Amino acid sequence: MKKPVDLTEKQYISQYNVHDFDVPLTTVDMAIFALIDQKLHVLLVQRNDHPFKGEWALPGGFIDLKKDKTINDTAHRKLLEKTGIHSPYLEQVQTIGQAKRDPRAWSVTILYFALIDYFTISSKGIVPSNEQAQWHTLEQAQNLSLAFDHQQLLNLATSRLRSKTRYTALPISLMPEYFTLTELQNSFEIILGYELDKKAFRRRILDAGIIKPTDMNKRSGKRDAQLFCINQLPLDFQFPRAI
Amino acid sequence: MKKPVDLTEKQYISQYNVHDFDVPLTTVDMAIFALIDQKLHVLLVQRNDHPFKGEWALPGGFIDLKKDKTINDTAHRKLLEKTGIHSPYLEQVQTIGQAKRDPRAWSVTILYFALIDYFTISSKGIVPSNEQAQWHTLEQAQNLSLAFDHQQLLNLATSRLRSKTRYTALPISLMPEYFTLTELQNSFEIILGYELDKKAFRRRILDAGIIKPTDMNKRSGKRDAQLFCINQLPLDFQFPRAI
DNA sequence: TAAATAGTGTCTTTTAGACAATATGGT
DNA sequence: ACCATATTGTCTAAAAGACACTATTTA
Repeated sequence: MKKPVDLTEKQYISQYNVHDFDVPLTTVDMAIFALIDQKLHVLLVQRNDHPFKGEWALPGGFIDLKKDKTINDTAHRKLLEKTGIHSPYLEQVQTIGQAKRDPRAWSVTILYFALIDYFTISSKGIVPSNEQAQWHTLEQAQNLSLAFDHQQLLNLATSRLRSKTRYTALPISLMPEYFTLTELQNSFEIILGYELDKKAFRRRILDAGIIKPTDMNKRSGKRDAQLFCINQLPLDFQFPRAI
Repeated sequence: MKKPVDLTEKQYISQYNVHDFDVPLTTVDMAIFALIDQKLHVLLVQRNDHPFKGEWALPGGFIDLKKDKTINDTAHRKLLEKTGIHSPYLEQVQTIGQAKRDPRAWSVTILYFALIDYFTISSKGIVPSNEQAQWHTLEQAQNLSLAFDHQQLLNLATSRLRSKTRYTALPISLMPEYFTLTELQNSFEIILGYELDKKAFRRRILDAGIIKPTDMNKRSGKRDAQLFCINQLPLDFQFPRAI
């Protein structure tokens, strides 16, 4: 394995071969969240191949060294393959690497999570992939026995989602183009699992200037509610305090 | 590359070989910070081998599939090799994967940062490694041209350090066993690059209960100052607001 | 007019910032 | 006594929580 010491860098690189070394498997896995019927859902796929054939898992796969220029490209590509969605909120959560997490080999996975508005994709439907993809409520997903250590990955992603919901405006990514403040508050509450004070919530969101009012109203049976839309991109805007 | 479809999982795994696939290089890199002479320093190594032979870089290297059970083991092992320190604060920052970041191959690196108390290692000295390791002030390091994309990695680690210093008590990891509140405040200020209000700082730290007073004083020429020590482990304790 | 939902007023609480005042120890 | 540094007192400011109140729409 030892190389002669008097090579130029060019010579060294030209004779370097990754396959000469013991390397781990490296994959990207994603927890893709959406709100459906007032519940937090996560997209799972049923594995077509070994290992864990037939079991539910987070969507993911190998980096395609040809197609992907960066690891974010891999994540975006996987998201597109599974949901047909191009570029919503996508964030790296953590990288988990362990000798035993994959029966095939020492394995590293880079975990992402994504938030998407279900209604923008439900119109298109989920783009077919070679695996069965299906939305599960978070509760269902947590009660399934998932492939690999995906149970743990799902928990990591969920707690990241919850904690960022407490000090950013992340859940706006789950909303359709126009939404009411009550609907937005609802999304926050579903993710967090507890209720928020209406006044405090509105003050917080409006004072931050991350959404702006439109001149449209939503008629939903009772009193009309004003519709809002996203003002600017920075959804990772941080509030000075958590809720 | 396609396998027959009727294998059992056991058969599939037994014939699986990572080397049959195009895989990225996977490494761990670390930004190891310490305070020396009232300045934030980072440990750099001078590369012994291609690529970037002779240039300064963050310490790091390949996962050792034999020695390391997890990727955190790799990080701890690297830290031990470079500094002789066993288990201080060590946190994963981010994973960067790009086709071009390493001239040898598509490469993924998992970036960690560590905070150590310089005086606990200066007594031992830096354990020799096959590379020249040397402390640089952050300023020096940022003005060097570092190997690979290590300049960018260093910036990522630095901004993570700074931002966590604003809402956790992380810098306690940089302190010796016993320290005064003024010394602690000083460490915060050096990392942040701006001054803090004395009263507010003390109130914040003491009310959080993360350090406890001892019955010892420090005589430093002027008025004695009370010595404190760490109360509990959770240095990733989060304050409700940032400073 | 009643019910239900949207939206507001306002007082309290928490925690950080400002800055002056006091305490202590060495010279 | 004086200086420098440690330590505390106290007022202000910002932003969240509590909760009651008003406004609008439909039935």
